[in-house]
Amino acid sequence: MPRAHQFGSGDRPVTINDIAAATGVAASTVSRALNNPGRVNPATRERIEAAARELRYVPNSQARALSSGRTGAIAVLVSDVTNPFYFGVLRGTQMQLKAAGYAQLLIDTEDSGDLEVELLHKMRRSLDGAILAASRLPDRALAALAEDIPLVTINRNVRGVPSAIIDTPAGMGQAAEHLISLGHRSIAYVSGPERSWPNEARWHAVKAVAARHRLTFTRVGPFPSGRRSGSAAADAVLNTGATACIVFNDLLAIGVLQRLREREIRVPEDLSVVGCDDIFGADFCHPPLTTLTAPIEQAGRVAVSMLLSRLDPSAPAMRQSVMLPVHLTVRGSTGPRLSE
Amino acid sequence: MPRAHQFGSGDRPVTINDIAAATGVAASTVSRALNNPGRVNPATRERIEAAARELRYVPNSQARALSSGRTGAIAVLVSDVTNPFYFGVLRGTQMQLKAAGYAQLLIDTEDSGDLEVELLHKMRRSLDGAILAASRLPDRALAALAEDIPLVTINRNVRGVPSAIIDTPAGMGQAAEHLISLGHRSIAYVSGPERSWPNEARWHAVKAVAARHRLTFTRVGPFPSGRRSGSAAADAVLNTGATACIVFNDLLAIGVLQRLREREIRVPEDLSVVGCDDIFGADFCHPPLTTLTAPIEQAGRVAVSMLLSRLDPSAPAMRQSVMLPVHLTVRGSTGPRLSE
DNA sequence: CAAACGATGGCAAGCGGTTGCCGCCATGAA
DNA sequence: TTCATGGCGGCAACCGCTTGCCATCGTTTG
Repeated sequence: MPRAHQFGSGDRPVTINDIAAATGVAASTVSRALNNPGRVNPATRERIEAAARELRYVPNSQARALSSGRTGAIAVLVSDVTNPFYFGVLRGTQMQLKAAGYAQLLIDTEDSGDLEVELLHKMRRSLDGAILAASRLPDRALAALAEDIPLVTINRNVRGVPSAIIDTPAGMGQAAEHLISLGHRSIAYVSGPERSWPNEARWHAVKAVAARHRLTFTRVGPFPSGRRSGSAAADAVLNTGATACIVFNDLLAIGVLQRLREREIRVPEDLSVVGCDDIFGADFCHPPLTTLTAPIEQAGRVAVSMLLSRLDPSAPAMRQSVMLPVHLTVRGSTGPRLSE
Repeated sequence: MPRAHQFGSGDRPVTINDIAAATGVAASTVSRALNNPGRVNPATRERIEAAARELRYVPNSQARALSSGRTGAIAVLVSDVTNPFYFGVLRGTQMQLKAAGYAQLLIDTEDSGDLEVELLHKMRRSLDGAILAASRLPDRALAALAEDIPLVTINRNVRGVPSAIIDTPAGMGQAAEHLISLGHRSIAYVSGPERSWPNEARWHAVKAVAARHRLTFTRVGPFPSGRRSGSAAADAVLNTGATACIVFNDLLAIGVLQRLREREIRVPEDLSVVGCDDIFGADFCHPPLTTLTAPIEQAGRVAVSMLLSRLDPSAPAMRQSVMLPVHLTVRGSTGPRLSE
């Protein structure tokens, strides 16, 4: 049978049978020696392992997956690969997955819940699990999906689905206090994408702080994620007459900053801007962005650990959800209220 | 018979045999109908396809891979997921791969050639091919690897290995001319990582331009990729007394910019800075970076097309290597020579 | 001392598809 | 009318590995 590609110098790859032949045991024993060491005699195991090393045996993951059901692959779904927020997530997942011997499948859902379900459904047999870094799915759909395939979400809280959540909402308190202490009374919240769960959570938190201070914050938006939306967002904020704004995330905030420069609005003199996440770029944009620093990479790592421990039946029970704290990083984009 | 359309209802996944049973044909016919449509009677195929749709059949890629040798997965190797340069690459590969029905495996090689070989070797049976976005491998090792598994490189030219190359070296001419026309005579090249092929290519190009103008450019470095190396790089440049510098890539250049601010060196008044690639951030750092804009995403797309056409034996022969042009984008980080 | 047992290893049946090969049947050519 | 031919479908052998079940054998236990 012609194979798609012939590897190496024509010698077909070493299989478990080659090892069996070389050591004079049955293939099943080789399999067990390699995967279930306790099950075979240490001496035999030794011989088998030596032979495997000698022959440079590399297990065929497809074959293994076919018979065992475990594929050794985890999908990581992001809504947009070019959003720097995900770099950190990917780095975190990458590290943990590699350490555990899993392969990472990167999937860009293009901000579409439908695509998310479709792809996940199509690939569910070739995945051991998935990490949803920004699901746009409604709670019910997400819960249903979780029945089908082990899932861990990042920044998304759904009953029954384990999650790693960056507690930006709690940080919103700090951000708002910071602005209020600088004298701002009229503050706008710049809303992110409509179906974004964190966006709603952040707005709720902001509203709560406002109420505590007997202030009313204005909400503008929603705006799609991405720097380009910043122009519209900036204009909208200016229309509200606010002297400060908290922006859904840094990407959008950076876009806002750019637009403000264009319109020659001074930051922070005329308008203070606070972002969320502290992504790549937040520290070197102009002015540097005051933002809620999120442990993004850690979120990725934690999500993977949770997922893997779910996959391993022998692992101890795991917490359903992990909260990761954020902190306010004050930079140049916020300052005392001056104008108005 | 209507089946449950919900996922995870406990019903085991539909196989080719279910379809065969449903339509009264043999499994082999189903297989052919689905993969090799010309081989079966149109009417039969119709029935089979209808049944497949009806039953929501999803092929099991492991099983397919096991018998056919094709896995439907392509690995994309980057040297550091958090380097924004790769965002673009990943976006490009992602799009093309998804369109072609391939899965994308993301691999971070952590700048290590050894890890690169090891991982690739380990996964070669579960891959149809790989795209090396920044191989740190010596030419020979790369060529050897290419014998083993279909490869396409990005920004790396090795005999016998197809590649998508961003012609930054050609752009170096533009960059240097730009600086020279601004009056700069003493220009430094800030070198990137030692084993980086593009780094060498860029330096060669810069040197050539310098020679053409009877100037001598200084080279400082090497510096590892990453913003943090920018401090050392900036200091090194200042030591040379140059009035302008061309930096291996934007990431490093942004680091340089930051350091210069720290040291209160004005850009571009005291030192002009040119970067390479035009990554995320180059336009909003301070001052905005003059840089060689590279078609990064396109490079990813092209690389995938080349790889896929290599995998498809029926595809027309393909060019060995594609050059992608860059252009100089002048922003605020370069200006006339003033000081010294 | 016999029965029960635990440790080991082999057998063989899949896992879900793919594909070489064969057979059947309806055509068209001789 | 006969035979070569091509279209179409089925059979069955894998692909490489996992795992339930059974056989064997040296021990431990009542």
